Amino acid sequence: MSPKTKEQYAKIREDRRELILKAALELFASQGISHTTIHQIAKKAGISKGLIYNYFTSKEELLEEIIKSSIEHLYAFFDPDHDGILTTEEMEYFIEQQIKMLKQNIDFWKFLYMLLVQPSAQKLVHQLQFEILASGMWKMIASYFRNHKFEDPELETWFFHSMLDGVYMNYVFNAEKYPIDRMKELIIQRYCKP
Amino acid sequence: MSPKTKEQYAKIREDRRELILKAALELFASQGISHTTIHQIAKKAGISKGLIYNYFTSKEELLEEIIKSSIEHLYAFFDPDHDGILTTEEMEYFIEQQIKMLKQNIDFWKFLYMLLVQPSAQKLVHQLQFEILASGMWKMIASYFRNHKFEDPELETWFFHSMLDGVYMNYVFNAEKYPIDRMKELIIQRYCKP
Amino acid sequence: MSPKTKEQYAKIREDRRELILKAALELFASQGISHTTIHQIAKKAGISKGLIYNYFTSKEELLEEIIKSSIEHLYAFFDPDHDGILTTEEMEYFIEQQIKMLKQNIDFWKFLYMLLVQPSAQKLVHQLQFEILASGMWKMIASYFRNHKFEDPELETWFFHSMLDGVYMNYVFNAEKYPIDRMKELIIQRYCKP
Amino acid sequence: MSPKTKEQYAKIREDRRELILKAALELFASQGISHTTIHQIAKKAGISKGLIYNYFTSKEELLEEIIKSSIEHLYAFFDPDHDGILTTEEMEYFIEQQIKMLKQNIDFWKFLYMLLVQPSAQKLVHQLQFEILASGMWKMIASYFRNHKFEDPELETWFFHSMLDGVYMNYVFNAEKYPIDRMKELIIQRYCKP
DNA sequence: CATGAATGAGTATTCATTCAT
DNA sequence: CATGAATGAATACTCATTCAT
Repeated sequence: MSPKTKEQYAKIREDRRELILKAALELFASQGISHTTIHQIAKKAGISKGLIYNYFTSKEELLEEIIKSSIEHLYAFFDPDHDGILTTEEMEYFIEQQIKMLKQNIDFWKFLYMLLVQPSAQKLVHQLQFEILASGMWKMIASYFRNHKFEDPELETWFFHSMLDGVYMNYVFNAEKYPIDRMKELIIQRYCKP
Repeated sequence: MSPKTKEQYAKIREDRRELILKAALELFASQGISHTTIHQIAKKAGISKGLIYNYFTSKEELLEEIIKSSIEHLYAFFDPDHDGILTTEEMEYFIEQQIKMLKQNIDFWKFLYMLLVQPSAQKLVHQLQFEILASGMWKMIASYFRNHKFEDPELETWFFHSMLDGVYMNYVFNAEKYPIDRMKELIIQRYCKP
Repeated sequence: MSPKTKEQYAKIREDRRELILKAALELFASQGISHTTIHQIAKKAGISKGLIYNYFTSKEELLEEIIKSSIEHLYAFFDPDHDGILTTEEMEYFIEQQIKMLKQNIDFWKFLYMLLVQPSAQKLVHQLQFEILASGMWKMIASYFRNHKFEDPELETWFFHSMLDGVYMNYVFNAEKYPIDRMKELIIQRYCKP
Repeated sequence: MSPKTKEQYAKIREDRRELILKAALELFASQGISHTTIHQIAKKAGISKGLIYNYFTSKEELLEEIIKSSIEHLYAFFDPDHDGILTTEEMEYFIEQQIKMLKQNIDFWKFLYMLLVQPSAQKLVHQLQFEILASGMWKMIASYFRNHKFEDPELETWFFHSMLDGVYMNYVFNAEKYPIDRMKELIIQRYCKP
């Protein structure tokens, strides 16, 4: 009955925003981006079509906001906030964590690979790749390979990322068949047990 | 003066068909499947909208025909018609050839990765994966790993395929930056120079 | 200021629905079903093309809904809710009423005869005929003829219906020339004045 | 081998023309006029689409030619070339013949009723009705009723025609169920056995 | 004459977006 | 703030008609 405070309104807005983003991500992942309509997103979020435009100016912007939120998500995912030298145990833990999160966020990863492949999102994707390249994770992996005497550590880092991409993508789009756990062991074996 | 012969008509039809498939593949690869209109395909092929429907009953069918043609393409790509044991030299040649063809058919590969990620094409993709699994290439690689005393040859085959997927995909969607030639050397080094 | 209530929306929807059905029936009757475009219906109803799809999923469904509504219309028309024995006065009244309604609903009857003749609607039409056969009117007429000592009451009912069909159809498609009032008198004379 | 004479060409043209008209009539009757394509007609007639335009300038004209041919057909049907007074036996024979021809030309009659109901053909239909009104048959029936002391012979003629229309139409669009033979007996009974 | 490839105007349908309430 | 009715530009698809050979 009492009028809500500004903070309460702000919280409601933020919650609702997240709700929409979540609904959109799920639908994008399961149906593809262009096959998902604003109507479906609204229905899934339990709100009206019109209200979505109260939070995002267009479908385009909604997509961009999911991407932004994904980038932040990825930072948390990739950047273990580790500044020093990675031990083999830490590397093992890092791989374990990544695959654990992969399994828990299949929708998110499906969406990312969709994006990677979507020509209309190429600019965003390149921006994203640039950020990853510049991020702590890339450097961390590169220095791990340097410290472990890999011949061409930078190339090895490309290889490692590409390989993970291939594994992750095959897993998220073929989850039942893919031997993700044995694959994890193989990767750990190969990179952390010298 | 006289009407065209059956053979002449058949040739025209086959040529036109190929023309349309080619135009469609290029546009699908550069713009994404659902962002490509029949109108654009017709324009690119230098024909009228209506004519496309003289060759394919729907956009859906056009897509399926590209996929079918791609599967045949892939067989040529994957199945080196090699029945005996693969030597390390042959394996090296095989990798060289694959990457050469990858560089020459970027559109085709972009299209394939788009498909892999397109929920509406999942059934076709799974069918495709099944065929590859059952194909000579998979077995050939697996027996190569078996002969070269890899610990778990079957898992190694999954790894090898996933890794190649990751490399190929990163290359085709980021062709300028990706160090594909050095990557090729690394892969050959790792799998063919024991 | 406040959003519309559920009831308000329901009323708008129902009104709009009727508006569209009415516009469509008029155009179908005056131009034929397949010569009538969605665009024309929208224009006649004073709304946009798109809105029609907010109420009916396709032109096909719109047609079906008009048919359904016509069937209900017909029941009211045919079934005088008379359970007992029809006197000659009641029969006369019944014929008078039918022809009065015929004159008031020419579009509706044109549409029905169009349907009867439309191969793509044959299934619906047969269903419709079945319902009429099973309806009170058919039985009522049959028992009238039985009570009035017609030789073969069932055949007489077929004759009566066929004859009415012929009269109605000729009238609605040739309204200016057809002597409908004198025809009514003749029918009454023949069937109600023994 | 030898060049055909002008007469032979003329005969071929005439035959082919009839072939096209026949194929078109069958398809119009079974699918409806606007659901029948030139392509289908060509296929059914065993010729190419283009050739149809060698005989008729448009689909419209093809339709008109079928109607013209139908009118001639109808004259043969309706006008027993009887100038004198119709005896009851002759009337009976006339009805028998009509229904016999009806049963043999269901497609033709379906087509006629389609036309009657097709707003775009109304002008043609009215022309047709006018010709029938002016034709020998109408007068012959009218004078039969005059001679047999019907109260209002002209109205009776309208009634008779309408009734026959209703019977014919119900029969051709519901041929399996309709008791056409018993109906014929009833009509003969009523009009020829005083 | 005969063919069927080719055209393009016309139609149904979808869906992001707006807006009155 | 919230709703969903309403709009219209965009898109797939059809088909009568033309025309080079």
